[in-house]
Amino acid sequence: MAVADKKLMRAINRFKILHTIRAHKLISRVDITKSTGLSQATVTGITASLIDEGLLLEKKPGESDGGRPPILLALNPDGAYAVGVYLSISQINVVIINLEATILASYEMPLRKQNYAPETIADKIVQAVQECMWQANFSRNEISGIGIGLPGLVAPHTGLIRFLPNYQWEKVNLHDMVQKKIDHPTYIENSANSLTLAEQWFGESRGVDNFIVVTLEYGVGMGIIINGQLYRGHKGTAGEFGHTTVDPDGPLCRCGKKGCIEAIVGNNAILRKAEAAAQKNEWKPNNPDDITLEEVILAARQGAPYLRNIFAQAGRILGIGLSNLIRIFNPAKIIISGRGVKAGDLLFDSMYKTIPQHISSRTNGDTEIVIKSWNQNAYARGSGTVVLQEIYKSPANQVVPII
Amino acid sequence: MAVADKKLMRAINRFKILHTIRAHKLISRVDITKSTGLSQATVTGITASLIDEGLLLEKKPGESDGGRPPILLALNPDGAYAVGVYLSISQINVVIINLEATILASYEMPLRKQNYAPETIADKIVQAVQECMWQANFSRNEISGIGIGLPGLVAPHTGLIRFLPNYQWEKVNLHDMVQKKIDHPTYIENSANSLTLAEQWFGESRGVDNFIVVTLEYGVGMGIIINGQLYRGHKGTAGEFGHTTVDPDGPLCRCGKKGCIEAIVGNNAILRKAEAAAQKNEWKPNNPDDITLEEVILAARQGAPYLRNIFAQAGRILGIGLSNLIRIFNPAKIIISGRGVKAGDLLFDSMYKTIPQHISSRTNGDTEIVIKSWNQNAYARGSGTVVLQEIYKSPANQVVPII
DNA sequence: TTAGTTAATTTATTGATAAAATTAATAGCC
DNA sequence: GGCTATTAATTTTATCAATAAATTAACTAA
Repeated sequence: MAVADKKLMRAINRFKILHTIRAHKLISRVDITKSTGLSQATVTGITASLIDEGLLLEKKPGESDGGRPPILLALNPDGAYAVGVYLSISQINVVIINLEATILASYEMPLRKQNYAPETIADKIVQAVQECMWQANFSRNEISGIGIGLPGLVAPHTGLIRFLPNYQWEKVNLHDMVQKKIDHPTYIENSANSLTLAEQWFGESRGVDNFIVVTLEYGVGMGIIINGQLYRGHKGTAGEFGHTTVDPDGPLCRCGKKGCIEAIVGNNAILRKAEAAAQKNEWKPNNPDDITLEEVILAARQGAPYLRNIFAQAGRILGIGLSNLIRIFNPAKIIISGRGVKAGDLLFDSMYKTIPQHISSRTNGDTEIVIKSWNQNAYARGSGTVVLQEIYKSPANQVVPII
Repeated sequence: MAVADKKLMRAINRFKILHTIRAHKLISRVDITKSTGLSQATVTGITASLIDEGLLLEKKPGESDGGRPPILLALNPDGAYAVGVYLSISQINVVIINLEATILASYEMPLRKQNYAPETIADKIVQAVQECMWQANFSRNEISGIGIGLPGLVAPHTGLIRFLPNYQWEKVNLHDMVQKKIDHPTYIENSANSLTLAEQWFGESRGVDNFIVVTLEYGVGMGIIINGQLYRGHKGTAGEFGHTTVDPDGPLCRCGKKGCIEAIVGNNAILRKAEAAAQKNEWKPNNPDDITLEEVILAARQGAPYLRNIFAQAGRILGIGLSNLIRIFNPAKIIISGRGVKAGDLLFDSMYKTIPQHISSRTNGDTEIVIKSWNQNAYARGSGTVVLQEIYKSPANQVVPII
């Protein structure tokens, strides 16, 4: 859409410099020159405006080796702040992050599991955000914006929630509700996508251009980075990994279809199976009416073979699913994240065993698989990076290759 | 890698104009202005150099409505020519195409099915190209280059063949062999990818930014266009759709793994099953030692229920595979192409029936599925467009978003 | 102290776009 | 036919962001 003019040139080069600094953490202007291929004059000019904007800091000079010592540049962590919100089925997580996505404050509001109306959730989100900012002593104008992440289908650009299984919402404009109440820039994004952005910029995959994040939660989600850009699909519903089929005659999924990965690998699927096992007296939960994933994992670790088998089964199906992703995407990396990661070897032993059974040895080595240890605030932090994206985002997607 | 400078600006805008003209076929400069957002001066300047390069033609003026009549511009079909080569297991196809990818001449060299050495094949390719050019009265310098497509894993940039199942080649540099012999620019690409490029520029998907091409051949291949760019993956082996698993306990594939789509849907898999059926006297082939796909299709059409079932089975598995692609990519379009398309309803009835069983009605409508009628020279034409890509290609991929 | 080296800035040049002005070529109307 | 209005295309001018070259800055080492 956009034409290539001087503004775009500037934006691209600004972006290159900003991300070079983010990736290197501490770097001199000459080294930016070498790393980007830009001229010294351009680097001087652009870094000057970045310093002006408060995004960059000049740190103390580095070591000289025979000449003028380099002035090292770094991101100004306090150059901007963002609020990140994660809406799950059982709670609202809020964090405040700085420009480096470091969590400065966090707040958790528990939710009773019930079908809340959108307006109620919008109210609760606003309340949680305000509480978190109050506690951490932040004022509205110090915050660039509020990012909301949730495990559902979000339409790009409009921000409309096409479907949120947790609350069975369809076509809900939570974005507008919250923004109206809070009167400050608000962004909404699928939580697997926002987690993926966080990994790309601040996590496991800094500088990796083709990678995938798989999230093991109540459902199974996925974020895709292709050619350095988040891929959302034609109508924003790409990455429905949890609802791909690996066994056409598999169990019924909550989506109404048969054989979805989620129906075997999702935390909820595992809980339902553990519940059934408890009824068959295969193991003894603390409270049979409210079994937690952590409890099942513990029991399996302590030996319950029936439970161990549930995880092993899930691991095998996950392994086949990942093999398919590797065959299709040939990614540099697959990051596995989410609460389900807590199962550890119970799940991943059989996963690792299965993958080479479905991938040719020729291409197997192309993809590195990383298990990311689980963190309560990871999703909320990801939602915050969606806000930072407005500062960091690539102008490359303005260059539409085909009309 | 590349920085954003004036050269890049020019390249991007040149590209925009070139593709606007290609998409509209006949368009005035003002309308290019409106369509691209570029200024009139820029359009005048860039079209002037395109005319200079011989890529563009001024056609007769259009209708005036009250003012100066617009001068309509069109691609000069004779602005460049390219040779496209397709190397399959049974023949070498050669075509000569013009700037609009119209086939001007074609030549076919049959190959006996045997494990040829790379040097032998290189010789045969050169011979076939020269024969085709001789017959069509083309001289070397009229040709921009030679594109070679083959159903195997090709590493990007280097052009090294990582694996070609048909001849069991590993790490073969066919590109260098041919280029050395022929001493003219040579390109090599996976044939599904090159077919996909042809669809993007000259076929079913002009102007569609996210789509997929699935090829039904001896094996099952795939090409991916994401954000308007061909996606090859980290090491160039993306799109191995035929070797994704939809039934973990399915039949053994020639790749040595179990449950690959190809082992059920691939033309070869169907032939093997038809062969077995013939031995069980379920039907009577003309020559039991050399059954052709076309013959099997005809017999199935004429009623052989056992054969019909083979296709229906394949269609179901293909449907599940496509559902997975839709879930993962949420593409605007999936084009199904290849010799296997000849099976028609035999295959696609069950495919169409299966897809909604695995896709939620919410997202099903997002993707249009197109069955492309089969054409002998489609692949060779695709290989030729790989050469034209050098003229048409987007400079956007020079703008690497992350360092 | 001074030459050499590396870093950063300043200045000059280039070249691409946009905006404005100009030229070109028509239709419609008196 | 001649005038005006209108649309298309080109030319001119201004602007701006890049590079290249020159300069200034700040150090090391002999």
